Amino acid sequence: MAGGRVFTNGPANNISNMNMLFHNQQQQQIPRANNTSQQPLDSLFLSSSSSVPFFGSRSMVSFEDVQGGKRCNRSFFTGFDLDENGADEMDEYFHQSEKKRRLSVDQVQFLEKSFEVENKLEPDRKIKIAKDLGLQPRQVAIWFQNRRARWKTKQLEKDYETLNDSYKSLKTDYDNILKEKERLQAEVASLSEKVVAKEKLQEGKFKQGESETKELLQKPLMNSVSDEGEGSKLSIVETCNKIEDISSARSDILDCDSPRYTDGVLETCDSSYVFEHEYQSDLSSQDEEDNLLPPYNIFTKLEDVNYSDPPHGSSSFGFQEEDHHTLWPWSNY
DNA sequence: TTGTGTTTTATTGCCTCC
DNA sequence: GGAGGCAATAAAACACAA
Repeated sequence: MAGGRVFTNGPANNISNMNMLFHNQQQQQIPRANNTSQQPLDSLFLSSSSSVPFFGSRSMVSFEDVQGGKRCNRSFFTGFDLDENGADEMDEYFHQSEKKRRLSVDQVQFLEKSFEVENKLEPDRKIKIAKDLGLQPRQVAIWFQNRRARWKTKQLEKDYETLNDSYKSLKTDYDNILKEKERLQAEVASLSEKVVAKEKLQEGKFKQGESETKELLQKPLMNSVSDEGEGSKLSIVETCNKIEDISSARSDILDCDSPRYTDGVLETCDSSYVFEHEYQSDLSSQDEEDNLLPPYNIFTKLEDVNYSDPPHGSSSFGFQEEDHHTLWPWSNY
């Protein structure tokens, strides 16, 4: 059919046309496999003797749109004025129409194409389609309504599939990120353990260094200043700085603030006198032994010292290698 | 042939819009 | 308040396996 006019019947707006309409529609039914409903037209009217009362059953077709029936009476039969003359004739329709009749394949194809164009029905379009297919406008409206419902169901299924796919994709990404996070956390934990172990090792060496520092402080510091020039001068100064750092960080070494030199006198708090005394004493003894220079101010102002950048990668704070080993033997790691 | 599940046609009640 | 849409539902038509 493909959009052509199927039925010669016009709008079934009267009873005589309805006979023709049903007849033609029944002829248009394309039989399916095992289509038990495909019966001769006469059979549709053989049930007139049926005991099933018409008025107690639902109507199959509504003509309200054609006849201007109100919405509250959308059923087919409520739009008719059943007088005595038409009672017998109507009785045949009533029993015939108790059976639902499926639309023909051609009719459905036509409706499908119309639906593709526009899934909503304007009144004029509805009437035109109904005319073209020989159906009641109400039937067309119902078909479009059911078709929209099916379309909506399929659309929901599609949306569900789309969302489900999106969810799966996101979940995969999330799982991957979670694994990466766990891997990084394990890596951080491993590195943290290494850092802690290293710090413990450093702390052990630091304590060892404290005792050696004490020894160092009690030794004459100036035994080679005059012989080794600027490099040694720098090393000594930095050694003093280190001692100061140690003193600050570990006040238990001398149990006082960092010693400082004022007007040529090494000052500490409580132990300053002892320290100075011992220092002076050691220097004196050292002088006696090595005949070295007068006491050297180990806290010489830093601006008086010619600093040099520490060697690359060195942890000796700019010490010369030999000085480093001499003054900080524990820091060789 | 029959039981059962699915699809299609149609009704009903409610809601929204004008 | 009427017209039309929609969700829920009924019921006939249909498909199919046993």
